[in-house]
Amino acid sequence: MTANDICVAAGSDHPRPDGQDRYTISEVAAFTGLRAHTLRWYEQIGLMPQVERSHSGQRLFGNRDLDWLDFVRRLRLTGMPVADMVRFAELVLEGEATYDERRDILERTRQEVLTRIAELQDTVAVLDAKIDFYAGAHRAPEGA
Amino acid sequence: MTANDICVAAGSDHPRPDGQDRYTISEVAAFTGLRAHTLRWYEQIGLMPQVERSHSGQRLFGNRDLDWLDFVRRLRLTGMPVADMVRFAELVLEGEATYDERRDILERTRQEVLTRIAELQDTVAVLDAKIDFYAGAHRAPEGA
DNA sequence: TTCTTGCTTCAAGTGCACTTGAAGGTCCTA
DNA sequence: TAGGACCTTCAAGTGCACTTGAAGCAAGAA
Repeated sequence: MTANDICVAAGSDHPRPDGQDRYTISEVAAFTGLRAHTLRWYEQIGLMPQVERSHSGQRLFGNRDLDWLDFVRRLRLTGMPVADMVRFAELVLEGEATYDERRDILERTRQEVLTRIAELQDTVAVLDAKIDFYAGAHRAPEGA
Repeated sequence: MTANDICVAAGSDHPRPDGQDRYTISEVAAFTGLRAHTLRWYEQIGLMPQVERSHSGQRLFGNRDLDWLDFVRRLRLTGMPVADMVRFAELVLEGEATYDERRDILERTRQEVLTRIAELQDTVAVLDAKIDFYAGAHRAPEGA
């Protein structure tokens, strides 16, 4: 792992082992559920940096890229705007001098995610109460 | 509570107690953070049913409406499309004959929310790992 | 009486995250 | 030599959830 590497989630499994990990864009599309068009667009806006190319200019994605894409997917699930992810990707490209800023961003994101989880847990409680109400109404249709 | 009532979250606090709960649209806007325009739009699309009116036609929101709006806010947080919320609002208007369908919807939503919470918890774990990496890198900048 | 707040309808605009499509080119395999 | 998968650039379209604005009117307070 080089100093520029983003620390990558352990335990993510890949279609092919390291060393044989050369995927075409359509393989990555199939694996991630994103369209080829979208993958090119990600690269274009700076969200999918430095994908290797074959001698003829075709993209060669590796397991690292798959990991990055998975991370992006997670960030998307947190509701992070694409512009912020692009910013993070830029910091990754700038190297280890940006470790502190990257950590700050991730810590802020972490806090937001925890808040979001708490809200969703509250919502589950609200849903449970309503579900109970609707289920109980069978037995006491006009009851309070 | 009438049979048409949606079961309302307990413990939500209101600006004014039941009985004195007549709010103008701008009061509701201030309280909910939604714009007056948006509240009218909600009503127009069927997401904010049966708001009372004054003799002169002005909307008079009550605590029930505030509770409904809070529920809508929660559903929005779960990512439920507005069209689905409108569907639910329609069922509420149709009365107790739709209790089963309403419960089904909420149970499906509940499942989705639980799935979402689990994903977010995974994401927190991923973020923690990366934060640790960036924090640890201070002490071993070129380390694995 | 004038000002504020509210009402209606209708149309157009915004921001985000893609999606779609077309035009024209290259490379590799069968 | 034909086909398929890839490449580029560029423009326009989509879906969602609002947002903004304008026109024109009514009610109530200062």
